[in-house]
Amino acid sequence: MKYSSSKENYIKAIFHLQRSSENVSTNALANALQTKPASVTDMLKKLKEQKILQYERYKGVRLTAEGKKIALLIIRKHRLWEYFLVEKLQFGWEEVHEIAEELEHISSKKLIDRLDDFLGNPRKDPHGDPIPDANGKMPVLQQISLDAIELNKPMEITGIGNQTPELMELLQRTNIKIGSKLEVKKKFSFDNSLEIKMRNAAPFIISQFLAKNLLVNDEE
Amino acid sequence: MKYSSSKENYIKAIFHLQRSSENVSTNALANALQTKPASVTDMLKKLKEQKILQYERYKGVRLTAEGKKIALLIIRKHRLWEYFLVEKLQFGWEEVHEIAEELEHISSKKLIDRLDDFLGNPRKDPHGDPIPDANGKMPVLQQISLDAIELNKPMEITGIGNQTPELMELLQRTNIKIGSKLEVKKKFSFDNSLEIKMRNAAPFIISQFLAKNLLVNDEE
DNA sequence: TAAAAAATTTAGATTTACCTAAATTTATTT
DNA sequence: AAATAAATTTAGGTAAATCTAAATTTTTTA
Ligand SMILES: [Mn+2]
Ligand SMILES: [Mn+2]
Ligand SMILES: [Mn+2]
Ligand SMILES: [Mn+2]
Repeated sequence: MKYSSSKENYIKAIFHLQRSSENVSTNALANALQTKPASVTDMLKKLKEQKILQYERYKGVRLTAEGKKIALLIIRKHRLWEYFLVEKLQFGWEEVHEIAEELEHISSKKLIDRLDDFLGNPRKDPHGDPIPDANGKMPVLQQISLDAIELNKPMEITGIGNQTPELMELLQRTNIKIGSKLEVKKKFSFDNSLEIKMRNAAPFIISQFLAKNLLVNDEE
Repeated sequence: MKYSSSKENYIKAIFHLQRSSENVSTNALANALQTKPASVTDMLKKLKEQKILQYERYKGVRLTAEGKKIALLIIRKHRLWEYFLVEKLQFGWEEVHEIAEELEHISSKKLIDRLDDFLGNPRKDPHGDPIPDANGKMPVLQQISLDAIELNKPMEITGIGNQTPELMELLQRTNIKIGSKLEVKKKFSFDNSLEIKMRNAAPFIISQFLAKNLLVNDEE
């Protein structure tokens, strides 16, 4: 089966949203897809027909097993293309998402499997997110929010939560990147801000909100 | 400006067709695009509105300068992606066209220019066709049909005319490839067939029709 | 628990890219 | 130059993916 780009975008958005909420609401989807709730309702009815999701009106949606399988393939394509753009074409990690948003809809399965091999079967994309394998299995990386770790323990940034341009902007300013090594030196109880120290740089303070959006590896 | 995949396919098809005929006919386009003449007429009216082509009803079409510029960019993308698939992902040159037919519609200009550099700015695609540069200039390769060359002069196959699966099949059987070195030993006036000799192989005979579809370099 | 507010769906349109069948125009034959 | 054939366009639809405005259902609040 082959699905339109529009349908694939819906399937992927539902997949991501259903990890943080039981059933995914019409409004949440409309917001994620930059569209109107009425349009979402229309599409949900079509996707239900195709058994890609379970949907009862006014009750929100969940993907079926089939739906999840499709979502994981799209995510695989998205992340492999992002990796290609950064590693082979020298793009900055903040500019690849939009292009991958188009490339993820190229249909050839053989293409993506060959690309995977060409790239050396990477396990994480440039944002630190795990890349599903050819069977749709996604490695579970034990990532933990920087906000929750012990003091003075060396850590590596392996991912970021909310991937908005606003966060990107702040990361550039503070020079924090995927792969940066750092440790938390102190937590200030006044506003829960954290003092962090990166290798070869003076210590500085970041907000709790930012810390919650920085993921570090637990072991490894 | 950004055009739909469908419009881009029309523009590219007109570009190719208008090299062999003054004005491109509705039927020729319908045939090339595997669609119906009535659909072509509809689309031509829209593309005329957008000043991409000159069209008067019952008289056929030609691209405007703007239309040609768009066509050359699409052809550039198509051929660079084909080169990538063959050279980096180990695809066979007969299986890349279909995938490139999708990849050519990815919109990022920066992506294609980076890809061009990554590939080492190739001048020909895997079928021997020239690749337009970032400004849309397409090198004119002096290619001449094998049917028209002198006897006993060493030549290299640099391109093929009609790129159908049928021709591909015959080429595989005869083991003729882009880059093959050969010379024409004799022409038979009975059916205009040619005896050719490839390096390290016994001479064999090919039809005039096949010879007309094999392009060789004139000088170089 | 009855209003009010929020979320969601339905109704009715629009745009794009197609289609078939019928009408029209152009080209080719007698 | 008619008549016939071929090419092309027009008329009238359809399906996908959107939208706005109005109706309905669910949730929250007073
Ligand atoms: Mn991304
Ligand atoms: Mn997308
Ligand atoms: Mn091609
Ligand atoms: Mn195409």
